[in-house]
Amino acid sequence: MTRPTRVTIRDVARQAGVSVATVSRVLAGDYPVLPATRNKVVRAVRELDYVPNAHARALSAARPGAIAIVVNTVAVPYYAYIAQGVEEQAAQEGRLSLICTTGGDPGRELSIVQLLREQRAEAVILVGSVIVDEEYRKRMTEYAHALAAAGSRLVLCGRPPLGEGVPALVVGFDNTGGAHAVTAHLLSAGHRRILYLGLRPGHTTSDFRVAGYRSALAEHGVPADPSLEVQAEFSRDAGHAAMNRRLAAGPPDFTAIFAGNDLLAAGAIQSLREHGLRVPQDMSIVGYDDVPPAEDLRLTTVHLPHDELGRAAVRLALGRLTTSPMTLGTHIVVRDSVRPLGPR
Amino acid sequence: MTRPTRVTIRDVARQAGVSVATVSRVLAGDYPVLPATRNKVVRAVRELDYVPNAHARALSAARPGAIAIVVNTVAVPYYAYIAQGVEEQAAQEGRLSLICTTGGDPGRELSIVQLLREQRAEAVILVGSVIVDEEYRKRMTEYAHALAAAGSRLVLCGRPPLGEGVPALVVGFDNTGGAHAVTAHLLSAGHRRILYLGLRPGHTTSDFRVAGYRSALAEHGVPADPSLEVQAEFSRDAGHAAMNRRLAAGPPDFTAIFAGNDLLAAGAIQSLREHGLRVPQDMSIVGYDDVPPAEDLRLTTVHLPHDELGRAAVRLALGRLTTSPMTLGTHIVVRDSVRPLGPR
DNA sequence: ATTGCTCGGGTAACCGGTTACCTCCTGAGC
DNA sequence: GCTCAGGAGGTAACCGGTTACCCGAGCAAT
Repeated sequence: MTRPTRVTIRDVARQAGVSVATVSRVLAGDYPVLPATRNKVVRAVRELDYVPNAHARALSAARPGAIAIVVNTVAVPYYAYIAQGVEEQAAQEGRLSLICTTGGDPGRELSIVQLLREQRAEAVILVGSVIVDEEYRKRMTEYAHALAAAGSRLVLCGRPPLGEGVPALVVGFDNTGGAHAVTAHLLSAGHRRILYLGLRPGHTTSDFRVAGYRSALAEHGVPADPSLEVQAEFSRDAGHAAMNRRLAAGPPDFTAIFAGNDLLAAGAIQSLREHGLRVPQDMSIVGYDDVPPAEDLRLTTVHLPHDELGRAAVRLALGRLTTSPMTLGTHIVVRDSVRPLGPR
Repeated sequence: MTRPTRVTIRDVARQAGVSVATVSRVLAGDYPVLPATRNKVVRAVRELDYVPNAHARALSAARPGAIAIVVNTVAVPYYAYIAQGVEEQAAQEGRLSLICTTGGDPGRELSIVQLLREQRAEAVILVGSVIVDEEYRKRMTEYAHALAAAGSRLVLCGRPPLGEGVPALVVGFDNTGGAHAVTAHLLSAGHRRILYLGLRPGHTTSDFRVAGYRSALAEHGVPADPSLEVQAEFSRDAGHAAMNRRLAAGPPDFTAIFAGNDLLAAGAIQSLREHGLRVPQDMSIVGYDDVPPAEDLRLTTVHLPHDELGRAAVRLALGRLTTSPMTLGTHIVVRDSVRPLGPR
């Protein structure tokens, strides 16, 4: 099978016995055309199974570009839900949207951004926690300018602004506030020794959540204990492994856990179960994000309006919204994973 | 802000003092060019922040198209995992891939397929259970021909073949086999009254799973009882609601549940919990898919190689694989949601 | 000195649409 | 009968790249 010869607009014109302009006009639907002529064209299009070439189209006429969201992976609900919000809003705005995944590889991220520039995407939405170092700032600043030069807008989700003069829109969650609230929830249930699981120095999302955790402790006069802040990536396996290590070292010296996200919490809960500890009887735990499996684990957590974030990103990109940086509020969802500790 | 004037290859050529052909050649990297000339071009590109226009490029030169996967939503792990597999394999093959979501709307599906045709995508991968009626067959057959005419390949995942002569590749899971196996698992644990939750007449995936359920029952000489087959969509909420209705009608007349997928199982488990029934002590349950929250619920289920499906779809599309229709095997994952019933 | 390479690089045709501009035709108005 | 308006539809320029083909220079072989 050789490369099929494409049917072009000229073939259609010939078949219909009209000019290419007429075919184009019939297809566009604007412009007056006699019904008889229109019919001839429509019939020719059907007979030849003609498909206009999008590239040629995009080349000659300026048409609205697509809205692209770039995430690490779509297999993590946090990203999937945000992507969902983007898709919905984009559909509502009559735009095509597409999701691209990088697998966390900056190289792939770069080539995707490059490709989206070339495609003249209307907006590129970058989502996800990152380590904000000099290299990152440089890379993003380059993206921002490059995309701006190509006429695309860049929206950063859950990442800090890049500074004055860099053409990037920003929207994110109030991580510090949510973390503060959920920590305060544990504190007011009487817990004093609260383990923070999911330290990732330099990572924006985690840093903000830790900050909220610490500020809540401070506010309640509970001294910070660095040994209660344990490192872990934001995944189920990492939570499981970290908690295993901790519990292997001896009986827990804490009565509650604040997991940096629900996946970590799920992993930790599995580890607790394997060590014969029940939630919430033997150990209280809260998570963050309110994504599956939080509900099934009856996990008290911080609800994030993921779809709102996606929608806001699109509306920012399209200029429907102008506040940037923009912060979306969160709220606690209380389930059954926290046991009140009677005052001692 | 007006539409920014794009930097074209001619601007770069002028700036560098060379011809457009030379610029194009430097960018392409094939073709011998004197280092001095190359440098002039590279500098001009940097100075002007030039981005080649992908549409113009695609128009003049045939370049590999993107691989697109079209799913209902990315917020359901089943789809997300398959998409993940597609992305990985596509990246490995050096192709760009993108995910589009339809929200289950045939209208959006149509416009997405249309758009992908126009984009001259190399492959379009359609995933998801559907009602295979005449209308569906007609639509898909049209897609298949239209995409073939545009030089794209169509891959159907988890859907039946369209028949001879229709240019569509097919890959799916062995739903009947998996359902048979997991039902047999319940039967050999002594269960005889097994509720099938998730009947959806006409829907391919569910139909095959029911078929496996029935054949396993028949094989063990257990008479089929239509009252044990309850309708529900494949979602958590549907599972919750359906089980609520069933339990509200009176104490359960079954000892085990086979849920059509893990989401249904999760919803059912919540309902059971709300009715004071514990899993597995008071009720055994198995799911299907092995996606979150199966592990957290300690749910015995059928593991589906989602990423394999995605990878196979890509390889089929690229002609690396030729068996179509292709069926991927599954296996049971035993956890703690089934209690053996002592022989009576 | 002439021929004939090779090598670097320019010119312009082409990809497949859209649309500004022009032409032709018909019918109304005088 | 002639002018003119306006509607239908054709012609060709253009979008921004790629690349087939051509040209001139430098150098070895005849």
